[in-house]
Amino acid sequence: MRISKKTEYAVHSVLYITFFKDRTVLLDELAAQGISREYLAKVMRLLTKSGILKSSVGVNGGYVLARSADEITLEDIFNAVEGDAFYKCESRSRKCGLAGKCGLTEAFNAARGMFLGELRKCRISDMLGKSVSDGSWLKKMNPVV
Amino acid sequence: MRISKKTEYAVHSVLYITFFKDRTVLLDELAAQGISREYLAKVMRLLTKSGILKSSVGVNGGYVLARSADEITLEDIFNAVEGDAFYKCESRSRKCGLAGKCGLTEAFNAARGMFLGELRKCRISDMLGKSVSDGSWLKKMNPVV
DNA sequence: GAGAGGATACTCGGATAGATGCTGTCCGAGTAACTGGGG
DNA sequence: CCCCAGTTACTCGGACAGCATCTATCCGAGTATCCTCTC
Repeated sequence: MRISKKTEYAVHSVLYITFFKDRTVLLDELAAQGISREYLAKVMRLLTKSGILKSSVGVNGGYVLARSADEITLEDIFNAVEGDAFYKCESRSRKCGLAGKCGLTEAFNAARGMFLGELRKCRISDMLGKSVSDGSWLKKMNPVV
Repeated sequence: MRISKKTEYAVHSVLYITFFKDRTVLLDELAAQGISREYLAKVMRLLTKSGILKSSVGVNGGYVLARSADEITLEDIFNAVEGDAFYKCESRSRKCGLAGKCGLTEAFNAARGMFLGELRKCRISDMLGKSVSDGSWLKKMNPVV
């Protein structure tokens, strides 16, 4: 069980957009972190479709937060990017006599609930405030202003 | 993020071995649940190497529990099978200014801790007791006696 | 009856291959703002 | 001054390829027990 790079890309991009929340952010800016531009575009689309970001096409287009940074949690981003594929009992398609009665699905769902609950405590606003309060690295790599 | 079939195979096999804990269990018996025999053998080796099961080769060989069923939790099996690959921050290999300071690793580790903690509450003995108390399905599919 | 040696019944573990999902690339389509020319 | 068409600057989204991991298969090697033969 592992977390894909997509999630890291998504979180860092949302942090970036949050820091420059008074303007739209370009895909090229985000890709300048060292992420494949076209691949990142797909990740951004996931975030847009799930209502975390708003995008606008055309000149002066780009991305902005769809809601306040303290209303966005790691859980939101995780769900948007990783989807909800997790565990599906396959015992029925085998000759397994347990046939879903072993309680494994319930146990894993409970554990997943605890996992998501912990992520829900992490607000993007807090993450930005803690780690990059002055935003020096962001300003340095910002090609626009 | 998804849980592999290996874990399901492992849990069901450990449940089976627990039910017949007064004798050794053959790989063929376990594979009779509808699992590829050779693939299951690799999963069993993971469980053996991590000290959940004991195996013996040769005639009358097979698998038995290495310790009491109430000292084996889902967390033990999960760790044995899924390993500990989970999340590794890649930002240093990119041009990312955060360079591991964004707190994402800490957040995911905390969430993983909660996940494992929930699995730790699940003892194999409880799972067997709850779901298959009479063991009818096990007796039915048991080719030995 | 006892010991030796072969047969048997198992797991171990490496090599291999197909399936699936992750990661990354390419490119045309669509859309909105800007620009410049003609009325 | 205004409108319209063309240009420009973006995102959208499908198609595709490379790669890692999961899943499965095959098979020889190793090992412990059992059986049989011989003395």
